[in-house]
Amino acid sequence: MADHGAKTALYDALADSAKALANGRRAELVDVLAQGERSVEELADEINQTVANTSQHLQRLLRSGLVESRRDGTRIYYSLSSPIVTTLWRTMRRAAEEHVADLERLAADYVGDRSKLRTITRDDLRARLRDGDVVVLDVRPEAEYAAGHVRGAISIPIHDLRSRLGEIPDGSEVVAYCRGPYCVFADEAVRILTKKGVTAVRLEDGFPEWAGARLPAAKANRQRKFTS
Amino acid sequence: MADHGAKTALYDALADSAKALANGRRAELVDVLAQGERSVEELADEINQTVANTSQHLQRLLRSGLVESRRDGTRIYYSLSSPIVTTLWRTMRRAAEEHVADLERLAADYVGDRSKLRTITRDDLRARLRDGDVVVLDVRPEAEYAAGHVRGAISIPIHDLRSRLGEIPDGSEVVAYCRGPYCVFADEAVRILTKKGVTAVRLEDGFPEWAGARLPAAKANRQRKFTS
DNA sequence: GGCGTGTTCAATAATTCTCTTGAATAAGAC
DNA sequence: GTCTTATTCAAGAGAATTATTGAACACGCC
Repeated sequence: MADHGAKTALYDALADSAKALANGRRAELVDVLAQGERSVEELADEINQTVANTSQHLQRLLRSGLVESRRDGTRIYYSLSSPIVTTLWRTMRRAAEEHVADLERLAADYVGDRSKLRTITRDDLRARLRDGDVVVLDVRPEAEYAAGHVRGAISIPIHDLRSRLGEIPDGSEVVAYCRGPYCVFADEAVRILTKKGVTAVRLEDGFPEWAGARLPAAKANRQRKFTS
Repeated sequence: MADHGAKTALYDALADSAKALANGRRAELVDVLAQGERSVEELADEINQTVANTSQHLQRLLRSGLVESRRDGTRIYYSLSSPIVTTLWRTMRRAAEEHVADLERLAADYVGDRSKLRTITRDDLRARLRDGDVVVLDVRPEAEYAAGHVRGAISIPIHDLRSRLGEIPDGSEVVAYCRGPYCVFADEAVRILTKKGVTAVRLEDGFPEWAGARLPAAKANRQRKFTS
């Protein structure tokens, strides 16, 4: 093959989007950004890194084209540049789950023991939503609920759940969800609710997966401060 | 978060499958392995690298769990360990196509000018197969055809095409395919056939994509006879 | 046993990646 | 204009990655 410099360059470029995700911290960033746009500082906080380091990772993602940024006053907000990025991240995760040795143990180390928690699949939830016999509970921060949520879900961020238990209709069965399979908010919610005598299960994955499967979702307008 | 060592470890592990693909040479390897298993030497040849270097890349892939190996006498054959790996590679490629600046130019540098070549989508081909008014031509090496091909396709490796033109029924319209969008065998086939006065188009992607979409495929060693 | 072939291993240098530190920049508030 | 805040830049140390080289190993064959 005469042009194998061109072939090398092409495959190097194809590998670039993998390189962008080939780092645990950047994977965390993409995972958070799958919930909606965030400022650098918020992201740094989510991934427990310095702002400078987070900024550098974000710029790497930016160069790869997987994320976009916009300025609003003094803040810069990053977001995923297309649904393909969510798909890519989800596919990567599935591949890791299937093939990376020890992933199960690592996941258990992080999310704790889930053996006592009942879970329900997206399809099951969809069916139950049609029957209308279930309360869907979004326990992510309010801004993430506003950016997109399961249609019909109510929003009670996990940190407010104990004090807002009254908002959950008596005698109802609750399905809680959060960011995704490696997010522990919904686990915590199920534990709290169960302790209070409310029947509760967790959706096995989170909102991005729901939206990615084109299941019914809704969007509320995020309140934003405008300066003149 | 108390356990953010566990979180770090988990996301590092999730990023591992991306790391495995985060190299142009390994991307080439996966691309070839998507056609079926290969020995180290064959792979080294396909990607224009030394055997030692190829072996190292393969062992990296092996450690990541994305490929498997088996020994047959003095040779060791590598193969993708599950269909998810093909999906992952395809998704990565789509993400790169959408987001990596310059990818179009790099692709054009490698595959040459395709503007004169007519292409046809998987769905179109499927419809035409049902109507039965088309000859599907697999121009990959015979071993790859044997490992799996579009159901009903005939096999003429690209290097034999000129001398085996007679096997193509007179007056038929040909759809040629090969390994995937970045493989140039089918392009070459269409050019050869067109020059000989045979109407020919290329399938826009290759066999792994066809199989991945669960379209009719066959695995037999024997190719079907073309009947009316 | 020795020989040939296919593959892996081990050591190395060049390069790239990652995180840290502290300074620089950009926008808004005063 | 100065001050404050959010973000980026620049430089550097330590680690990981990559291609190269030559030796070592495993298997089949005589």
